[in-house]
Formats: sequence, C-alpha cells, structure tokens
Amino acid sequence: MNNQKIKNAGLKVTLPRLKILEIMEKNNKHLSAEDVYRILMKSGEDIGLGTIYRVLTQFETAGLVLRHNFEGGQAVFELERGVHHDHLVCIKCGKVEEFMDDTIEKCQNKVAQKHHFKIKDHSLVIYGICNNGDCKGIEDE
Amino acid sequence: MNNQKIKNAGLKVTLPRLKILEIMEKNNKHLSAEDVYRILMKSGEDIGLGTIYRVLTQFETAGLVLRHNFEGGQAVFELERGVHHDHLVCIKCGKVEEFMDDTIEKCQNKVAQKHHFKIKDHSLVIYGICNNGDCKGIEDE
DNA sequence: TTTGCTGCAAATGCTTTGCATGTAG
DNA sequence: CTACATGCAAAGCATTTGCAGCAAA
Repeated sequence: MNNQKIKNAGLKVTLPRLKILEIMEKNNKHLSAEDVYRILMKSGEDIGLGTIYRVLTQFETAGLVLRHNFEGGQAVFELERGVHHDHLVCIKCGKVEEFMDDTIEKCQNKVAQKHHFKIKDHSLVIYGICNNGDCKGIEDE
Repeated sequence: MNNQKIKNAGLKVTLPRLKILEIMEKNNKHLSAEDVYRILMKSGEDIGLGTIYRVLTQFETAGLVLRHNFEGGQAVFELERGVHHDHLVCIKCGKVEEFMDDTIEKCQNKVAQKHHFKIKDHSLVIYGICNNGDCKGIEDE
C-alpha cells in the first residue's frame, strides 16, 4: 500500500508523506498544494506548506503524482493512476473533468511525426463553462 | 498600420507601444517579456520591464497578441494573426513550431459537447525533441 | 489642459531553499 | 547513530502595482 509506494520511491515513511498521499488518494480531484495544506489543517495535522511542496515534488519525481499547470498561477496535483487522460477545466467554477480521445492521441502522433519531433509529452486542456450545479447558466466575462 | 492598431485598442500611441508591437511583428517567434526587454536594450531603447508587461497585457486584452503559458515559468507572447494553431515545443532547445489539425479541433468540440461544456478556449501543446540543427540526436534527461 | 503613460521600486503570489532541530531506519 | 525529514522563515522568480513625473491628444 502507501507505505510501500513511499519506500519504493526511495523515501522514508513519515507522517507528512503518508498523510499527503492519503489525501491525494481520497480526493480523486485535482488539488493545489494549498488545498492539501487546508485539508491537513482541518484534520488537525500541523504540516508546513513548504513540506507539502517538497513532498509533492518528490512524489512527482517518483511518478506517484502528476503536476498540471492550468491557467491561473497555482499548479494542481493528481494521483498518477497510470491511465492517460486530458482535461476540461471550467473557467467559472474551477471544476476539472477528465477525458481521453483516441483519435486526438493518434493525430498528435501524426503531427509530431510530420514535424520530426520525438514526442515526449503533451498537454491538452479545454477551457469552457460547465453546465453542472452552481455553474449552470451562469455566464459572464 | 501599427499606429492604427494601437489607436483601435483605445490606447495612446507612444514610443514604447510602437516599439514593442514592431518587435512582435518582426520576430515571428514566441517571445517572453524579457526577450522583448533584451531586444529593446540592444537597440538602445530604454524601456522598463514593467512597461513591457503592462503593454503586452494591454495588447493581449485588445486581441493584438496571444499569451501562452508553456511549461517552465515564463509566459511567451506572439502576434495574433487571426489563424488559430497549436504548438509543438522542443524541450531541449526551446524551439516552437505551430500546427493546426482539423480532426483534433473537431474532436475537441465533440468532447466538450459530451461533457456539457461550452468551450471557450483550449491549449494543446506537444512537448518533444525536435530534429533540427543543434538538437539533432542530442538527447538526454 | 486633461487624461493617460512611463520608469522605478516596492509589493505580490506561488514555489523553493537554508538551516537548526527531529526522527526513521 | 547516521542520514534523511521537517518547520520555519527567508529567498527566488515572474509578474503586477503605486506613485510622481511626463507626454499624447
């Protein structure tokens, strides 16, 4: 389990690391470092923001989490589940949804090939206004 | 010409704005604010970095330039030429190429529709290693 | 003249780091 | 006991902003 994941990453098993990994697992959302910080505070844990950044960066290096730089300053992290996907981000409420489209993936490879690029990674984010809950119909600039 | 573009944006025609717009036009590249700053310094102009950020932001608002947040801190700007395209970025040499793929565009719309998102914008960046000049074959992590 | 612009430096927001102390192995 | 972790506060980096002086219209 998590204990093992952390060891495999070559890191010592400590409370902050366990807690953070736990949070990333429970919230199958996309969390910023501050989000994690707030969640930890609420559950009474006293872990510094600096540590959270450090740990999340280590987890990223170890391939345990993914970091995304959507528009608007804060990076967000999600647990790496081994299933590639891209993102839809609501510019009104911040909601993030995931999707995967084989046709798009294939086209990207073709494009890279055509331009003689050896593809390493890609980032596809669709920004829009979602139609769920609070966001429904509320639209302005 | 540029004079008019600036007026149409509701801005006064000043030397800094003219110079910056000129640079964006000459270099059909993707420039960071600092790039613009360096170019201005070299040509003897004495324009503050703050002004460059301010002007580029105003140009962005006016639709004269586009701002991209590729990985790695600095935002880059390019002249808006009215032709939509996405980007290939070389993670070794920083080279940026543009492409446009109708199939991908269409798929994105379908995806947005399926998720009940009213699409406003999207960002597709393919990161890889280009095969041109300095970059050829040079590959490491 | 009036309104808007610029340079400068200080402020900001997110993230990283140095260091002394603490703790897993 | 030793190497690595943590908390804290300070530093870093890209970008924004306040303000007094300047310039376009």
